Amino acid sequence: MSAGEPVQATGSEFGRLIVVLGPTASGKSSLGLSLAQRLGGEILVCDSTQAYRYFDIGTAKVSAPEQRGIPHHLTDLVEPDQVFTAGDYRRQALSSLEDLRRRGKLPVITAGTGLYLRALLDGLAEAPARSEELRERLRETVRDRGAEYLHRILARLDPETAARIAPRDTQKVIRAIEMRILAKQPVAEIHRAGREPLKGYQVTKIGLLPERAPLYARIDARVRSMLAAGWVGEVEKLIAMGIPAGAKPFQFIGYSELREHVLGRMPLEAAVAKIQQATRNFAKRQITWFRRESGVNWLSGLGDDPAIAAEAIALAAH
RNA sequence: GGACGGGUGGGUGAGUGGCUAAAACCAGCAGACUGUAAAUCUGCCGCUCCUUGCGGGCUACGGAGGUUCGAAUCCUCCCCCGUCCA
Repeated sequence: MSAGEPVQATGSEFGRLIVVLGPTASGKSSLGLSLAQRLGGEILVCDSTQAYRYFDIGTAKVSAPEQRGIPHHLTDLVEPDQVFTAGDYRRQALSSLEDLRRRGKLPVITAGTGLYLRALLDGLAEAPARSEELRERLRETVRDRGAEYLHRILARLDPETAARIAPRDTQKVIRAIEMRILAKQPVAEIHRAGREPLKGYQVTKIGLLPERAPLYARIDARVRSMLAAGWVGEVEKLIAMGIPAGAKPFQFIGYSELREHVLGRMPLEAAVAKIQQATRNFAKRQITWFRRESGVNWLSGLGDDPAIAAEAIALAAH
């Protein structure tokens, strides 16, 4: 058999695909690594923040030595001043998947960004990409006339969608108007036209769901260890590189606070407390999203717990 | 020892006689989510009962009394905390 021959193709037309999902600090990376090592896999990261180059420590990228020789894909895809979206992720992930298939490797997706995972697994509707110019105009309208005014515009353009979006949820209102104008048809219609789910894979989803208290404690501790790993220095370097405060990755949890600290506007301890708090809130939102995810095999513990890892391996090896 | 200022629900903190179970914010819990998603937004949030209603009962604004039809809000005493004067 030649090196390029896909291994999975010999058994069935379906390849295996493992997804490890869960809130931040639940041990996804560690578990994904164990799985990949044991099952001949490679890691596909599904995390909106790790797509950005140079923002490493605070986004919890797995460092080269920690990767233990297992290739990690889908990180460091764009420069800090670029906008990376779910659609971009889907395209890149599809091509990585194809690459692994060709090389006969088991894809192990470690997912913290629910929307991106869904974009990959369930697909995205055939919707127009964002238009920065249009968005700028809409944002201006909000500044001048208020969020409710923009929502009323959407109600006129697309009542069905307006009814599903809260008047003050400006971000979603803008996206809906953008779609409606660019595609010249209502959002619901675009959605009804369907999305294209990922085909050709037998997916095993493993969800990590630790108890709230230990998770929160773990989050607090991890922020401390990121700091100990030189997070502040990394932020100083990013500022020195000239990356503007408005760049998207500077809005990620921790980077905005640490930037303030480095600029002398916030004591370190205050920044730490804010980061820990924001991360706990974020974990809560991730859990809410993932609970809706279908077909998840839930494990109630942390991914680096050997007992949990053993359960996961049993599931993945099925 | 004296003079002021202050003690409010898990936290911060509004509220100076009824419209107050008590603003607002935070935390917490629950939820939504199809191209910014580590984003954005929504609901609940003293206890309790039921025929789940702009419903009933109970408890609550440091403590104990009092005034009043009615008090977190006024009076008295006490206990704490802060600042200042001695």
